[in-house]
Amino acid sequence: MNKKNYEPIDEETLFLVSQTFKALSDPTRIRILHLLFEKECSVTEISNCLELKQSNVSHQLRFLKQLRLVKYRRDGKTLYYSHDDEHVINVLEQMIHHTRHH
Amino acid sequence: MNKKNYEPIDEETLFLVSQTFKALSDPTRIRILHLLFEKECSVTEISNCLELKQSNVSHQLRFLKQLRLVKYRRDGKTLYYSHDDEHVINVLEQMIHHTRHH
DNA sequence: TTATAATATGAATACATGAACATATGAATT
DNA sequence: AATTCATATGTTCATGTATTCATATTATAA
Repeated sequence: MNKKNYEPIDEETLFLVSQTFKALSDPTRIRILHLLFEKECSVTEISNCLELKQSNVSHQLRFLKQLRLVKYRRDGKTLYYSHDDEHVINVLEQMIHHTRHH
Repeated sequence: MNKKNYEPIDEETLFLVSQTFKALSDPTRIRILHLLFEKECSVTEISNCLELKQSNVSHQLRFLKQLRLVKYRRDGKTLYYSHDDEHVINVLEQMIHHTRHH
């Protein structure tokens, strides 16, 4: 029984993994996701809570939604966003915890 | 006993977390780290194995070393690099596995 | 149907980043 | 000391990205 050989990463996986980490590599998106980890929020709530421009929040949410990291439900004029990927949000929270306690 | 309130992330943690994920957000760095997860490698070995320019590998390794994600030992003219952060390398491998099997 | 509130979109811009090339350093060998 | 091998560094360039402003869309209420 030989030692396991090196298995290169296929292109598609490589792209998806890099995209996912890219989503987590921006301070603004981290703050948004960390907030959504705690509770569901409307766009306005996120803007106010994190002191970000509404259009900025909207752009970032589109990015995160495209990667299926967040989802939303509508209530009248208001869209309530929440996280939509348990694995990724846990990776983020683990990293925050790991970084804080070092 | 009240519900836990939202705890914002301090600036330093935010920066470190974003930097760490940024290291993982580039296909070239992912390939290098994934290779180093398997085995210790010299710069030339990495270049050949992944078909990357030596200077490119060197630049990426500097980036990773600055974040203490890799370390090296010298043997003559050769520098052997290996990963240096169990938590981060595991997060990467988990993400690759998670992405592949979905 | 006009007004308003909530959110999304498009364009512009300033800045960051990855890759390549050329060259420099540094260690071993002759 | 000169040569060679392994790696690092500086610079340039093209591309990518985050943010902002202005405006559009959409849903509700008056």
